[in-house]
Amino acid sequence: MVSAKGLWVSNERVEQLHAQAARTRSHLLEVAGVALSTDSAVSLNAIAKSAGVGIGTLYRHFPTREDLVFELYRGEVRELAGAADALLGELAPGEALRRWLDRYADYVMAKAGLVSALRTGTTVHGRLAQQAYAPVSAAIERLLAANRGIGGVRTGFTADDLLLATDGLYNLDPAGDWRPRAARLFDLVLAGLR
Amino acid sequence: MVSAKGLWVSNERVEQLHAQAARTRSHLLEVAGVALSTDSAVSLNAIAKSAGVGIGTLYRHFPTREDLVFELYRGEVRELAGAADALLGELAPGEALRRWLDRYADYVMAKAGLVSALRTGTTVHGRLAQQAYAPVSAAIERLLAANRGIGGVRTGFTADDLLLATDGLYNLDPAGDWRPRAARLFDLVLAGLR
DNA sequence: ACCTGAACACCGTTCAAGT
DNA sequence: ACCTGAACACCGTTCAAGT
Repeated sequence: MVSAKGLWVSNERVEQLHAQAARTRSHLLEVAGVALSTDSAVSLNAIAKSAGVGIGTLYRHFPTREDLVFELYRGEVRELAGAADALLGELAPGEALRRWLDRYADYVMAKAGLVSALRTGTTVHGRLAQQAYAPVSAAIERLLAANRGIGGVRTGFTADDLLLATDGLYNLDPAGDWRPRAARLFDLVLAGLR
Repeated sequence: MVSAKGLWVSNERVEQLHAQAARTRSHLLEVAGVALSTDSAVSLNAIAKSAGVGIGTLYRHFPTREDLVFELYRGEVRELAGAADALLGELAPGEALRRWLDRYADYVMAKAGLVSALRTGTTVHGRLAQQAYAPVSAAIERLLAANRGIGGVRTGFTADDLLLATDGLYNLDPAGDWRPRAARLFDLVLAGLR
């Protein structure tokens, strides 16, 4: 096999390289996950260094900071969406919706660093952010549908409306006494939906 | 009069210096206001340069970026709070509340750059941010009180709850079609308050 | 193919030196 | 008292050179 620069490379060697690259990539993700949860503003240079990898390697795998954060985000979000279906299977729709919101708040508070790292500079309206949120939006839609079915939630509001109304969670201090404030927020929003 | 370094300076000269400093300060604020509205991430070096002033001078007047933004913010916020009282004087409480929210949305969208510049790194929970918001919080409280008086709003929710529920405004794209989304958000929140 | 790290243009912040 | 701007340690990003 001929590499891009015309050097002869054995197929075995190519596989080794691929495997190594995959390991580098997942190692970078792991290190970045820890670093970004602690400090969402951590520098890419610091992440590369802490992963024991050249800065160029980080850029090779993740061309932009958003690419890196998005990759971390995706797994978390999928899990969160899955929780909605689990709750719907176990509980009455009204209870499931409320419990899911509580879980959502826990998630936001736990991952505050990661989430805020997704902000492009300042605001969070980017293609990637919306893409990352799509499974969550769909999950909420299922929760709302179940509640509409039993007349617990009126029609006319969408999952995105609910998400917008709970965006304030990101501005609560994870180190502070956020639980009562989150509870009141949910009380307010759920009352609006009924 | 003796200056800090023991040099003799006439009182007249001191006044001149004070006046000059005040002019420098307000000129910096003016330039920074324009620059930050356009790009909330604009560098302090760029602001100083664009004001035709040494970077040290900017730091002398505003020791931190937050100090600079806060100063700009304060005037805007006061105006917004004043609008609540004006609306309460003209309109029925329900109408006043709704109209104020519309004005608030316009404000957030117009000043998105400035507002997001207030985020300390990533989140917005800082002493200064809360201080800056206090007049807005108080204004909403007056709107809510008027509405409670005519039975239009239930007790149990505070102005801060309403603010938290409308934080999502900051994540709408000022360049996009945000009006219908803001309107639905207000519909949802106001329904919850009733 | 994949990785490295020096190099570049920037940033925030400080502080000795000027008036 | 007030202002300047060089200097410092950093940042994101690129890209020639190594394996």
